[in-house]
Amino acid sequence: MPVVTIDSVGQFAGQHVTIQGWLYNLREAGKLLFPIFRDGTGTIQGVVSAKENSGAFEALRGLTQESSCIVTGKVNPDARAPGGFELHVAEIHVVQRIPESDPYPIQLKEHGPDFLLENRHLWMRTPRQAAILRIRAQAVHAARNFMDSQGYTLTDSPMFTPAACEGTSTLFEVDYFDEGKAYLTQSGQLYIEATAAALGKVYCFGPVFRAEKSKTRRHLTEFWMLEPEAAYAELKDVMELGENLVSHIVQDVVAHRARELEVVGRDISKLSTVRPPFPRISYDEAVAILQKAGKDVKWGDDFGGDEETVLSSQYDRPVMVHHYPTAIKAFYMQPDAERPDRALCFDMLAPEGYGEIIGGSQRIHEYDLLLERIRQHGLSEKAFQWYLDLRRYGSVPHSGFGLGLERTVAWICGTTHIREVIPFPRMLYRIYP
RNA sequence: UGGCCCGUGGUCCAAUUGGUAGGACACUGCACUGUUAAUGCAGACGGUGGAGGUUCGAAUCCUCCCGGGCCAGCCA
Repeated sequence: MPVVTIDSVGQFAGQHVTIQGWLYNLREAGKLLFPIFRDGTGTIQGVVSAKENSGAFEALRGLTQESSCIVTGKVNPDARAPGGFELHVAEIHVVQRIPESDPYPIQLKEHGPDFLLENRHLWMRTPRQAAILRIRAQAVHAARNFMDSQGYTLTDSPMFTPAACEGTSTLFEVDYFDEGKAYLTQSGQLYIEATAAALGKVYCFGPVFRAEKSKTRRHLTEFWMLEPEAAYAELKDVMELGENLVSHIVQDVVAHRARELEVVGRDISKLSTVRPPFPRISYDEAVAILQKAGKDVKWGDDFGGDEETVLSSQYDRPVMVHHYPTAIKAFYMQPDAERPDRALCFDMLAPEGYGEIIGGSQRIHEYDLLLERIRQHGLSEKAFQWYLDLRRYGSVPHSGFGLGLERTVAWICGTTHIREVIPFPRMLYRIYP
């Protein structure tokens, strides 16, 4: 008897198969039972008749939700069954029966966010959550495939770092033996600038940590970031890379996870338009658009979530805003040669109010200017000595960006909060489970 | 960190603006051969986040604490 996954039962119509999974729900209708089994790949309705199979009927009757079981039966096409196929149960082996005295806590009804997050380890079994995690995995797969196909080499950056890349107030501090304090990385960028000078085109992908006291639907204290960096690349090159990367991720998910997108209720028509070229507007143009929309924004202000939503809602695909004022951007960004008060940088804003999914720039490649900026920002020259070395030995113009995975996946899925798109979210007031 | 809002059985919500805290789901039993978060009937269970205060009387009003949500700042 072949052991099959539920997402593939269609290939076994008319045959007997075995499914290893859990009881998702059980409906009784007299001498008929309608169990719904899930195995992580999907759900399938079974049917058992007391008249035809009293053994299986008795074994299944009263079985509790989420009890684990191994089921054997015949796959029949049936329009009355959700999913189109139904399993005529021949035999059921209960692996673990959940006692009625301590039932599975997650109901098929509605729950509040606090309860669900407290039970995240169980919540993820529900079809919607499982679908989201599969979409996340597909997005990661697509992103890595794309970077590899463009000649970028994965070079992992360290999680422990001796200093910040943008001040220490938002860093998690840890004791590091006799070396004193170390910090959890908030970006791999500085390190991949080194590997880019070694290998040309590189990227890193992993978790980063921000001790920001943010508690909004767009923030986690631990999230995953994909960061490409390329030697000899200028701003326009990485903007083009960014739009190609994002459209590839979206179209790959649409192509391979259509079923999961349907489970989460995402309108695919809003994703199919996400193809290059993405609109590009300068910071100056953005300010003009916002002022025209009645926003109280002056040149030199950074944009808040509200402003980002106004800008992004004008387009059916992500928009790239470039050339922000140097003063409101990070110390390592290269100023525009013709207008030094503008930085060679860009942000990519996702549609529908999902906010910034990419932030990137051309990096300062001149030693003297970088040293000046490090001093201006009160950063440790000693800690950044190795970073300055990159400008002493064969420095070249180079550029890169960081893509926030959870914001991107939340936008693709259309979830209201990014906590749903990571298996175990870490937030300001939540570290359990 | 600031602003606003919310804490009522295991879960999701009511309680006519201070007057006996109730329903649904979940759980148990019975019925039902096509259920789609099944339905119907019956049963059992058990709660006002915590500490003070006002009052004849507090889920309701006040203070503090704890927990949570949304927004802002900051960022991806």
